[in-house]
Amino acid sequence: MMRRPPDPETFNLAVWTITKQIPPGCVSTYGQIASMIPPPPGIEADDYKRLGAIWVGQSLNETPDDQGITWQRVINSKGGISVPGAAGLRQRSLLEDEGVSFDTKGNVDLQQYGWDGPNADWLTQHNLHPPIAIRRPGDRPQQLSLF
DNA sequence: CGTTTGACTACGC
DNA sequence: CGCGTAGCCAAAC
Repeated sequence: MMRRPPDPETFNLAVWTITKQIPPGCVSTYGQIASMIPPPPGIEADDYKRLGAIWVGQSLNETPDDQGITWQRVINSKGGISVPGAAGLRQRSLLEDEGVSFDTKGNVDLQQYGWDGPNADWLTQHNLHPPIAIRRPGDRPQQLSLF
């Protein structure tokens, strides 16, 4: 199921460009990144939901390590680390260093740390779509009791 | 060459 | 809430 996008180079570039926009201490998801990239012609929207996310993972796996691409800020839709092996441990470590905390199951609270995406102007300039939300807009981080 | 195995996710039990 | 599955490709063994 690891079909590659029709134009891997363009897709990779889009993924890396978006990933670099994620602020320190925030996380995005494979699906959210994919949702900003227009689906290639012929790919059904439903299929793209899964395929796009997989392609994003593939692109990040091919990330050049000399271009400051903050790949560690992209995690899965459950808030967990998908990167296998030592690199995954390093990913968690890097995120913790920038203030992201993990629960006992090894998941990040997307309501708290989830990214809302780049601003609209930036998206327009780069011919990208507004992202799916990975947290509900009204929700406040953690519990701030209201009194 | 035939097999295996995915940096994913929505959905149905 | 946890677990299995589809997807039907493609690169690494």
